[in-house]
Amino acid sequence: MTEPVGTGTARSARPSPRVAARQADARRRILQAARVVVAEQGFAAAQIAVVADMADVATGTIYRHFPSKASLFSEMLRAVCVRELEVVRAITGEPGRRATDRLGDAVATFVDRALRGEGLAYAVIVEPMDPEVDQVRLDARAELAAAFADLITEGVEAGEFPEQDAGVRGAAIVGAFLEGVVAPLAGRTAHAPDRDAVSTEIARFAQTGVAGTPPGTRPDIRAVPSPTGAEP
Amino acid sequence: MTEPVGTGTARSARPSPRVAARQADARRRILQAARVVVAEQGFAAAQIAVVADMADVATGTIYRHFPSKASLFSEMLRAVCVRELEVVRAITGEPGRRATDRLGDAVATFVDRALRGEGLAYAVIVEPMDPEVDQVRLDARAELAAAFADLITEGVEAGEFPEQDAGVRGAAIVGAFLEGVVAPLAGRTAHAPDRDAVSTEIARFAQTGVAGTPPGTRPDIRAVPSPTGAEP
DNA sequence: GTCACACGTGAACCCTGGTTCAGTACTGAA
DNA sequence: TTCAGTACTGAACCAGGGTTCACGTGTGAC
Repeated sequence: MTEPVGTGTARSARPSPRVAARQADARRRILQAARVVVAEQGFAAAQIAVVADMADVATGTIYRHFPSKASLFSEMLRAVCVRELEVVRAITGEPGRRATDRLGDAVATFVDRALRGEGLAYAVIVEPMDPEVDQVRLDARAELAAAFADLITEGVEAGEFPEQDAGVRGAAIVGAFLEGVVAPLAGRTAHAPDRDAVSTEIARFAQTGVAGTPPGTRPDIRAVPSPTGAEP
Repeated sequence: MTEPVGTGTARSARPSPRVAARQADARRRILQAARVVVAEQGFAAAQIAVVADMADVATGTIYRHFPSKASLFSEMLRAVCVRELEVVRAITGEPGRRATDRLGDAVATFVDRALRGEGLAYAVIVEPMDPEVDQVRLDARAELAAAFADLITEGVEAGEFPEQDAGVRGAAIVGAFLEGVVAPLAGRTAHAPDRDAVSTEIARFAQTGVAGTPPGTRPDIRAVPSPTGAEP
């Protein structure tokens, strides 16, 4: 990179308002372009040149705002994830409602939103691109899981849910609905993705899994032992 | 690539047994090396040179057995996935047992095996590397989901499970346990990954989610409507 | 033992795409 | 209007790593 924007020394130590505004605008356009490119073409097609083109700036300009490609996409992705996380937390944290209901609504909402966002969701959830970017994805998953874990803990303490490992089940819920989102987008699943049906179904699954009464149970689930061979 | 192995024309149209054996062995070593490298270092570090080195062949030799890097890793990955899928199907398809029990055991077994395999599982589940390779991963997920969907359908027909969308829940189960595997491996989760505890917990979650009695339910789960803005 | 031929080798090639940087166009104070 | 200094530009640069291929070596029929 050359110099981070805004390191003037002489005349104008601070960029003038007009310039600052233009810069801020360019930065916004670049992030926006990055998002659109990923949503439409996936990370695979997300080249700096393409983003620059769509944002109407030169490739070099991008490096005036972001130190590297990875950091540009990280930031874009982080913003997206933070937004989704906020939405989820807003629901899981709503006071005065049964944990069961909050759980169902949070899951359904997430899935619904993701299915609207189509491409972006797909890329964000599964397509990889670079360790730095992947880290953002992993962190986001962890935070989502934590949000649900918290909710589960609450539910257990309130006597609404049976005793369980909140951490593991929180993660399981996240996995369940992320996969639920990806499967339709990847064109699997029987019927065409019907947002409502899918989100409700997944939500019920999660709800039941956590809050439901276990089926009349033979007490021991066991991993059928089998060598995990390291053979060819 | 030069010429696929075994295209001799003149003297020996078919490679002599000795040579054939040596070739087969090299091929095996290469695949094996690919697997070890991925397990130990992840796809990111999986360079042809590294694999060649570990397999004790020259880089060029690899191209005598595989047309490209992607195809080498695809094949390796496919083999791993097929094996796991077989294990799962063996359990979900066991005749004469309650669907509930088969479900629990299948999930627990998968998780248990994956947690033993550590690195490989992680790479296989989440680390990406190339569209061709990713496709294998996606296919495997789809097949796993199908296996569980079949089981669910059976359970529903047998009156063991309540009415539900088998396709969606099958995918959800897969997502749930894959995430369950990844989370501990990524060093999240409270306690150190205790294989038994984790696999049992996830299995119970899946079991309950599908076969359990839904919690006393306010009838409507709904996605809280909120704009999925395409804002910066 | 000899020889023709395919196998195995690994250094060199080359393509892709991120990053740089010398040049140009603006900006705004004097 | 001038001019110092900054922001923008985009062609050129460069690195990483997959792929190739001209060359020795091993093999096995004669």
